[in-house]
Amino acid sequence: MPRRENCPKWDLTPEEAVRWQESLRQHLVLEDDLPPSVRLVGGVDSGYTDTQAIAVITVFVYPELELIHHAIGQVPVHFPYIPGLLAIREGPAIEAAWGNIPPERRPDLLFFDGQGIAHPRGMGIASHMGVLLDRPSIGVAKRILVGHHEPVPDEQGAWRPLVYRGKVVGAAVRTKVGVKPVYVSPGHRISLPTAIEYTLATVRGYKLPEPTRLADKLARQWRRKLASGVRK
DNA sequence: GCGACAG
DNA sequence: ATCTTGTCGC
Repeated sequence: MPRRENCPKWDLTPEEAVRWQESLRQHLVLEDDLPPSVRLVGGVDSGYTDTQAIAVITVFVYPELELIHHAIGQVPVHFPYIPGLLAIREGPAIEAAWGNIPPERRPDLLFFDGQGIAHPRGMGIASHMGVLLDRPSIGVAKRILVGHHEPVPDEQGAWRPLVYRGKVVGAAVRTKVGVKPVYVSPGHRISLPTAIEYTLATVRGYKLPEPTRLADKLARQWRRKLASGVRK
């Protein structure tokens, strides 16, 4: 596990990472603070090879949902997967991808594959990166990290509160009939009702919102290129 | 001490 | 996340 000596920002021990999250939490905004009319929405997803972390950020025009751009970030893996510290593992590659998007094409709203505030310290990857990139963000996870919920009716758009320590931190949302719900939670600069609205507004026949679904697909493609002998 | 545990 | 073919079901 190479130490990132030239980048103290991400070169942390798990204990230091926890303290960083606790301090970043002070900057979290859980009220709607989005542009009057959101025109660009993005999706973030990561993939890995033995040594490399790859992040892809897609950019879609909203509400038409047409893919107009995507950027890739690739850096050496520097941190293991530890539940609750996902942002430390994926952050560097995501920042690299973000830096590769022309400023004028940077999304007004970002969807992440993982939790927002539905996290032990209220700082899942969507919240963490939302604060660092200073963008409204939403966490859409395929599985629960923390919290519980009542059964969700098997109807498109049905949802139930996700409760953790007596607080509503997100929602289990049925984005597709006959498929397990996804777990939506506010990342940064957005409320839960609005996060649910945008999630349902970007779903097109699949379980995941289009921005993250496409980012996942592109990350897989790029990983195969690396695995099949292309160095870069 | 025993489970739970995003990607 | 990743390793991987066929297979059940709509």
